[in-house]
Amino acid sequence: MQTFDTVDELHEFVEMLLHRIDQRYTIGRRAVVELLASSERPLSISDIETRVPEIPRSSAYRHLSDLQKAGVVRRIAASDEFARFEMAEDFLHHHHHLLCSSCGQVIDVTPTRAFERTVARMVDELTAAQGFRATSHALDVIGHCANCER
Amino acid sequence: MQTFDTVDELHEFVEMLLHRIDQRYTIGRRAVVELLASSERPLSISDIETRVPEIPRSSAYRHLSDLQKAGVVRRIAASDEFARFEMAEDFLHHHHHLLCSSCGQVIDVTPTRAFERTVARMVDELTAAQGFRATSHALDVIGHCANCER
DNA sequence: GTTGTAATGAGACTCATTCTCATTCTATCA
DNA sequence: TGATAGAATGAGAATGAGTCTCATTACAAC
Ligand SMILES: [Mn+2]
Ligand SMILES: [Mn+2]
Ligand SMILES: [Zn+2]
Ligand SMILES: [Zn+2]
Repeated sequence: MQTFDTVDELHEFVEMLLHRIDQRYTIGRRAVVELLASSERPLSISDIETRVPEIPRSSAYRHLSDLQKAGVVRRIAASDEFARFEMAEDFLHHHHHLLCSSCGQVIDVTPTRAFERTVARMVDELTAAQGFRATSHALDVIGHCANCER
Repeated sequence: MQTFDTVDELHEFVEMLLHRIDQRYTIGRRAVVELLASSERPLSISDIETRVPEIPRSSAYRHLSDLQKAGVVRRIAASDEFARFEMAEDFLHHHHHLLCSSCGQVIDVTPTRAFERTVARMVDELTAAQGFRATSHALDVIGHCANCER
């Protein structure tokens, strides 16, 4: 979490986003948000289960799905079969991912401003010709993390 | 398929890649390769089933998995729950994807040389600090395709 | 406090993908 | 040209991440 001075401001913003879609900011949702906001890497469902075992799996999935609809959370497809979740970009600096194809770990990395300008320009070029309307982009680097790389 | 003058050259190269890992280039594998090589967009298993119904689902999955191990085919996670498959980059120009978050369609797009130079430089910067060894990258643009965009 | 509605928990269910194993190919060599 | 051992295949069972159902619980509004 980077763009909020206090945890209360974070929760206020989350609550507002949930209210927009007529959803309450309940204990369980709050627990998921606090976990994701305090994690420096995207978490899988089993990560979440390990760290907050009192949230049942079915509720965790539902919370994540509701929070995603509200724009609070983002789902990431890693290179293994498990989805990962992180706070949406409104809560974080825009960033990209290193995906380890050995262990599935996802590492956040922040690009330079200059690079993002180039990406934005290219995305416009690439999509214009196709009548495609872009809402976001993702640059994933696939490879092996320091751990898996011997 | 872009980098081969004849279909025979394509098959020769595929056969070599399979032989490297002690695999035979059989009828079923050949059918999958011909389909993917002639498609201008990545295909899902049900796409493949529709176009080559004589290949059983379990064999199609296995062929794709074997071909991926040989470096002939690449698996793509789309924004829906279905994996897509395309020829590996040795068989195609390097390119990126537009992912429609309404219908799941995957559209290939080719970046400029200048853009790829920038990407390559950034990937180096981003990964060096982490001890991460990059093997490839993917730039996905998420949005709505021309069809889904009214 | 009462009450109508939203959220939750437990577990059943779905379905893309993987696995098993009996059968069919096929490369090799006598 | 067979015979044969190992590889590939097909049919269907099994797996398991993710979704759905429904009975119960929490809560906002009055
Ligand atoms: Mn970016
Ligand atoms: Mn690229
Ligand atoms: Zn790793
Ligand atoms: Zn679409």
